[in-house]
Amino acid sequence: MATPALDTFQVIGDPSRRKMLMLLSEESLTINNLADNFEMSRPAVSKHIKILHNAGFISIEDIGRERYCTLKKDGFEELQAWLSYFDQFWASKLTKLETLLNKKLPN
Amino acid sequence: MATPALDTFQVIGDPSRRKMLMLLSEESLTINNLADNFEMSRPAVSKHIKILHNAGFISIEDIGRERYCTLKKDGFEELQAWLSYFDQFWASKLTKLETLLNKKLPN
DNA sequence: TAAATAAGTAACCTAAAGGTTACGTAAATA
DNA sequence: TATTTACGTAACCTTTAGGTTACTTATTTA
Repeated sequence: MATPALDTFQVIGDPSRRKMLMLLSEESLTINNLADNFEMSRPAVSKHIKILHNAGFISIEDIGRERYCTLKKDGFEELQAWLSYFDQFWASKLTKLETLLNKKLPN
Repeated sequence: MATPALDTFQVIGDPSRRKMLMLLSEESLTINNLADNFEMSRPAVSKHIKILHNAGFISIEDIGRERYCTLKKDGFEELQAWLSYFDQFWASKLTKLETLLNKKLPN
């Protein structure tokens, strides 16, 4: 795996990476800990972790020869920001509906 | 394009599709309206729209020979639900920190 | 200090996402 | 009604994400 440079959205597009984030929501894990939960090889897991790290979804702490992964807010916040943008759409849609109702049903 | 069956997350992984959603947040548009905003061919846009539709991000209304696309909540809500799951992680992390501080600084 | 363990890197392979062009079909218009 | 317009579908091509195995390096531990 040649570690592609993926953006925040592509990063969570992969089901394996989403599963990794789920696992890490329970506790911090090492690369091998994570690999135990997947069919894929350890190097493959290693690559996914690198991608998650680059995108700000996890922080990494090296302890001896082990590498502990922990969830990090940054990546999630970027997604949240994107979703928030569309809130304005639903809000204005609701306003329009209300205006329409007020016209049709004066009182 | 053979219209792959993508899940909600893969769907917004593509930058072109995100741009389409952005454009549709301004106003409902036809396939050709959308295609005007991209370098890609119209059939390519058509495929993206099909994918967005299947994933619940847009609704489609055929008016004559035109096809109007409008944003739809479903897809967005699924993403929101996923993000919400992780809120619990940050919340519990904060609680742990508070507990720790209360122990270290008892008054 | 020799052996085992944790993990990164390199080189490679394959399936599929995302694009294209060519063509078919139904609705609008001259 | 002949033509143009809006769009879908089919067949195809190319890039690349995601996987593999083989090897290297750096810590533990027996």
